[in-house]
Amino acid sequence: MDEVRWLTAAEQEIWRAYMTATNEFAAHVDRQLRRDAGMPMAYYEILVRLSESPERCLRMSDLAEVSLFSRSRLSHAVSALEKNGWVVRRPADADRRGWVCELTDEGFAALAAAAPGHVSTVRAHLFDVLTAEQLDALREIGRAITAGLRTECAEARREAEECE
Amino acid sequence: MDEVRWLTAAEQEIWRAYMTATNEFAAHVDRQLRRDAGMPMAYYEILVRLSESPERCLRMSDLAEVSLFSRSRLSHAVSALEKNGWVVRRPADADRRGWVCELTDEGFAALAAAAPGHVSTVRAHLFDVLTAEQLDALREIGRAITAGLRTECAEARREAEECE
DNA sequence: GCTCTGGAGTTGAAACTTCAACCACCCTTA
DNA sequence: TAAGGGTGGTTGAAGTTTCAACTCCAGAGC
Repeated sequence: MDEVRWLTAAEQEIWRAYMTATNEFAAHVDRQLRRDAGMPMAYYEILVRLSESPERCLRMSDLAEVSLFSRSRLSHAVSALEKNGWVVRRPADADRRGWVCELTDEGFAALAAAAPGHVSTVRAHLFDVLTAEQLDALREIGRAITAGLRTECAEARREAEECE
Repeated sequence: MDEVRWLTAAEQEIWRAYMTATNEFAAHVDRQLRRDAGMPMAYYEILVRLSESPERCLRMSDLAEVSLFSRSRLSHAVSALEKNGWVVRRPADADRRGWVCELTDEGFAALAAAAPGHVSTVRAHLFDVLTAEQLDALREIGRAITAGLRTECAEARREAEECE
């Protein structure tokens, strides 16, 4: 950690543009879902993942992984969703430590009711304001950032092992 | 609101790539700041904005605007920062309703201590993983998304006025 | 069979955000 | 000069997220 390479003026412009857009876009989508469907974006994501899974079921840990939730966060979230009657928890067959989370019919209905407004919002504020080239670029940018985070993560694990 | 134009498979790929990258990147940056500097990213942003302002002061409403906080959220956040001794609130001169928020020396020191690690994280996971072309594209994408949100906002206001 | 390490999941407390009032003050208008 | 509406800002409650324990169970090694 020698000297810090501060951001140049041009980099700061990029950084601000990125932060402003992602923050405001996320806030906009979240508000729309809360207002029209009574759930935050993060919970919508959980319902989507469950709806896409066979039997509309998923092990808690798998659900956490695909929806990018920590175990703790997922546990709290599922408790809230359960209170709404949108999901139920059942013990897993094979592993007596495990639980599976299942999307109920009410949950599916809530998702079906929420989806049109949500997709319309996303389309209006993301897909409709960008060109085809920009959308291609966005996909690759997203992949590069995610890949960068994953390799860092792997490196950290390797280092931690070496330290022992 | 006729029929919904659902996302195509290609659009879903873009959408997932976008959401995964922005969520994980934000989480990573936030964790780094909480761990190393004891403040969430959002509070760091507030300190930055204050530090860039003349006299390190800003009216609450102006601070809310530049840092993209709701008034309520800012009020709570400033209370927390005040508890740390990082900012103070003073009544505004001209307008007796108003308050100015001022960055203290302790707050500036906390910001100075936090900045290197934060900038390094941002550089490592954003600027270092993208090409110059991608960074250009990212800036324009960000601007387009923000502009799209702003015009929607303006339209909503216009409609609301017409409805009266 | 027993221990030991690690994985699956939960919990409670504290921190942060949202939402809907709410108060105090400014400014316009009549 | 007294309404009245709008702006600046706060508050409290409810909802959400984080963090650090903690419990329970599986699998490996002996």
